[in-house]
Amino acid sequence: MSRGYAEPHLDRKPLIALVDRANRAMQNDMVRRAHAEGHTEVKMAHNSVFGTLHAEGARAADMAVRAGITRQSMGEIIREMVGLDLLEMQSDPADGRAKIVRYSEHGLAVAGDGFRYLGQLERRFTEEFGEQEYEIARDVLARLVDVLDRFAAEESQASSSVGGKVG
Amino acid sequence: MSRGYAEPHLDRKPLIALVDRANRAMQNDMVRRAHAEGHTEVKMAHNSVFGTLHAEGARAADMAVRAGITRQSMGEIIREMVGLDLLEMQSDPADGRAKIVRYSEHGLAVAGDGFRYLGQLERRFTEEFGEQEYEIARDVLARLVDVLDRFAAEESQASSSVGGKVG
DNA sequence: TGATACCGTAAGGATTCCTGTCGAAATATT
DNA sequence: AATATTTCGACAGGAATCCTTACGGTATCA
Repeated sequence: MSRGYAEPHLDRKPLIALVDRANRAMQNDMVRRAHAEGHTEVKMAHNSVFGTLHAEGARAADMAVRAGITRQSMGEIIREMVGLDLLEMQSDPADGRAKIVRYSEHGLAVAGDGFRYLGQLERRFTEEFGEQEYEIARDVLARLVDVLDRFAAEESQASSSVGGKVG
Repeated sequence: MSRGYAEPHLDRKPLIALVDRANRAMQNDMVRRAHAEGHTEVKMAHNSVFGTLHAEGARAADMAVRAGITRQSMGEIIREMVGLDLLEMQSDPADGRAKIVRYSEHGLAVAGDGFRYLGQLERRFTEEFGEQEYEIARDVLARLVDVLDRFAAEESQASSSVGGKVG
């Protein structure tokens, strides 16, 4: 950069724009697909559950951390999905505070359809980009989060409480 | 998958979860950084402007398409940023309907700081991941959007008007 | 055993983005 | 040339998503 100010967006699209754009496209595509398959009760926000809840069940607080949203937001989404018969909750026998979130039978079917579709997408992507490239992209995204979370942790340690997303 | 239903999230984290997580991390990091540099008027939503407006100026409608949001949403964000002295608008002499969006002097400074920070991040990423890997990840993200947009176009062509995000 | 931290939850609000619509201007159609 | 269609930015209203603050119950640690 030889100018006084780095000229915005002169060289190439900033990474954040690429990620944001891809995110919107995927969110919309997944919901569109779920609706097309008859699961019209599925909403955008449910993706942060489908993306963080495995078949064995999990705690809401852990899911919130994995999704990068607050415990309260995750709890609200989960309660809604329980009402839609997508999830079930039961108290954790090992921890009186916690509850275990699981897919209901119907929810497991919906999630199954969604993951099957993701599998198709993934195959299409690996054809289009090459398997190695696709894996590298996944790895970069995952490690990117680690780096940024490290930044956030360092900074919310320096000042009192600025960036806390987890509560 | 040898089971009746693909078990959700058994093999590995779905791509949509990775992208969504990375997106939240970056959005938060950029705003946090802008605030730390004294630009406390910068909001999350402004990222879709900083990511789609280059130094030469652009039309709101084009920026909306690039950001993947509606013309109306982009217009609202732009108007807000004009009020914050981050952007300026002038009617397009070549097209009576259109207006050209540009950075104000102050906005150019803010954007410059943001892009400089992005440059630092990028350098840190390329150190951490390797330059090739980083470039591959960028390429995959960009082409991923193309594929998904093609899907959306095909589907909103088949039915009457389901998925239109731009119109 | 008291202090501290963590669980899910509640309540209220800020933010972001959408749908539907409009008048004006450009473009396509006949 | 006259009309129809599309595209532009804007306005109005609202849906959806997520946050902040705060609470009672439970686990854990000093």
